[in-house]
Amino acid sequence: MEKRVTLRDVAKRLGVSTGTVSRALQDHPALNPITKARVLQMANSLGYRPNLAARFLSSRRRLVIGVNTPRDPAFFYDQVRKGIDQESAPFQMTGVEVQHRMFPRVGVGEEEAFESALDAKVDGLIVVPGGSRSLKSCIRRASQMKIPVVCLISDVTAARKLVSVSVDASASGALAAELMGRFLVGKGQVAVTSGDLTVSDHRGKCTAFERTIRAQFPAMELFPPIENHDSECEAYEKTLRLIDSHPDIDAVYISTGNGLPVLQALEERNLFGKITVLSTDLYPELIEKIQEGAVAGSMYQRPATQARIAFRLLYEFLYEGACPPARVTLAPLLVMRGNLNCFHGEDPR
Amino acid sequence: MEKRVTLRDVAKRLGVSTGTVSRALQDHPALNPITKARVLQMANSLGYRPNLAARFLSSRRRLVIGVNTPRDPAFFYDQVRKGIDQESAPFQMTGVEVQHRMFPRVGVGEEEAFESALDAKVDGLIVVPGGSRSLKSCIRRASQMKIPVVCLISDVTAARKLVSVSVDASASGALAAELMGRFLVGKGQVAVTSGDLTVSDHRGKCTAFERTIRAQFPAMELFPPIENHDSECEAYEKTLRLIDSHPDIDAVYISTGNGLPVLQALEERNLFGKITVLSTDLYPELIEKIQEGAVAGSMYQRPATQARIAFRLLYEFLYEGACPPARVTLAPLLVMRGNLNCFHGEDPR
DNA sequence: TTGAAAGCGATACCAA
DNA sequence: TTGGTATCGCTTTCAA
Repeated sequence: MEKRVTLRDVAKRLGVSTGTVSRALQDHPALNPITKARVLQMANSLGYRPNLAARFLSSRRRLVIGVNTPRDPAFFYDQVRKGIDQESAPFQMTGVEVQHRMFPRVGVGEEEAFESALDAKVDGLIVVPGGSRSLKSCIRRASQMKIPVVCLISDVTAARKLVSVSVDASASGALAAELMGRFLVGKGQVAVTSGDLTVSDHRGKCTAFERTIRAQFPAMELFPPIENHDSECEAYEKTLRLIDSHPDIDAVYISTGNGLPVLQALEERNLFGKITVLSTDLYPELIEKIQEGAVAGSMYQRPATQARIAFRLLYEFLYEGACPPARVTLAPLLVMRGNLNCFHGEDPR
Repeated sequence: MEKRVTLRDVAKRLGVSTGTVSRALQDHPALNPITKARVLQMANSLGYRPNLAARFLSSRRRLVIGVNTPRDPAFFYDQVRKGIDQESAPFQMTGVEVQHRMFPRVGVGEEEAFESALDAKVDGLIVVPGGSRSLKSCIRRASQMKIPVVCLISDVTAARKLVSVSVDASASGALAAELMGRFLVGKGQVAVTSGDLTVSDHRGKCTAFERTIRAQFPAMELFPPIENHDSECEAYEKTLRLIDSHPDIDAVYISTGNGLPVLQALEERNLFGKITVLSTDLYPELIEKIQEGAVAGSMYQRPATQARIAFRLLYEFLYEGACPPARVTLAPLLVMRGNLNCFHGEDPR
């Protein structure tokens, strides 16, 4: 039952005022460096920990965390936002304010949202980055302003962000491959659809899938990955072309979240039930297909969980100065018919 | 930028003191019901929300949360404790104190730990309950003392707990069945090992496994489940007897976390690589077997995540009066070779 | 049963 | 550069 060390205790021990201690603790410019050092050392040796509630109460200032997310697909990004809101709720008590900014789609309007957040003087920023070139310079500017940026869902390579949180692409692809190999008992023809192989996340899944198939199921035949470039049209057309030119195909691995046009093409040719389909992520149409048994399973990204982690890391950095690792990746969660109803269309963690 | 409604605002509007409003808000016994009603209504209509920081600051009460867990198997319960510690860390700053109490094993010494926690006047209690009869009466006494109890990992049915957090046993069994059925292409002989079918968690997995196999893979042959009753000896012996009497067996589903003796028996008879094995949970020896390809996969309970959720629900109940649902179940996470290295022996969420 | 007022632990302003 | 002190919103005695 030790009583907590307060700022007063530190002040008393040094014979200074609480104001001085407070200033020392928060790098106030007008303060003798020697005094500051003495205070810091004493605070440290007494094991002083600030009372965040008191700090929040007295300082009018709140900690503003900006969260920039695409509006659509809403089914996915609503979960991201919900994850942030749930994780941040208890921290409102210590003065955290979450400011959501939405932009139309991944990569569309993200710079404007970013600028808007910087203008609003957020203390930290969580963003779902798209491919736009200029985002990297946005992040650079934020870093110059000492505003930490957390990348969520996907990453901006080589940008000066605090941390990026995403699913382990490699594990996602490898798991899909392992399942596929076992489902097909190590033989058959498999196709892979992807988005854009220049995107590291997409490439990671394809590469891991291919590597795993070749290593563990060398008898299987693997077609070169189809790239959809996020175009529904392209996805649909290319899938049709693929299955028409390979009537003996046994399986398809849809390695990105927007596989709906692929599913439609497969349905069009009446292939459900005949071939084995593994997919990525979860959305209403896919849930239906899993329920019906048309799609064997899907590698779920757990958007809400990713968002929770992102918020938590940023909070801990801002409030406690805890530096996160450069990257945080989380395990994909296999969803099949058996565990589908754990997710009532939502990510419950 | 609307200013928040404070307790003072409510008091002023009614011409009463802040003390009265405060008392009304927290069900203080000595207060005229009429006054209380007036206050509550006014607070409501003004949209008053308490400032939790101020509340915590003025009531110098610390919130003590007791966490009672088995010491062994340490590999599993260390993760539970770590999950609690990580989730609670940011809340220590706002007055939450976590008190860990350990007892030797599930069901051994749990009452003593429970009593000790009650004696220490914890404000809330998270317990990993075992089968002991008397635990239910412990929980009843806690509920009389208005101390909320959260059951973690497994449940105590019909006890007056606040909430129980565990994995979705049904989903775990069904997922295993679905994988098994697909791996064996819908035919073959499958055995199931379990702990004790009177334990609802164990029964849930077996039942779901059986139901799913029968529904989706009717051509498969399913042996009656083997019960080990948590005895290594029994598990080992019974497994040997099983495989010796059924030399054509194709697969084994180990539906509980302590499957090591079963694995040893399978190894003894040199069956790895010949039969398909699905397991439950994750421990060093099992990780090794998955790595080698001897075990196809395992349904991971995510102990640390469960613990995080348990803490969070209790915290929100104590601090904000948020009532959780009666049960929280989470989806099992399939671990195979492909995503094994996302878990460096730990539950990263 | 209610009101008045003293803190809770920090910040920030005004003097010195 | 530092000290003293009002203040943040609420809980909780102590009186009335």
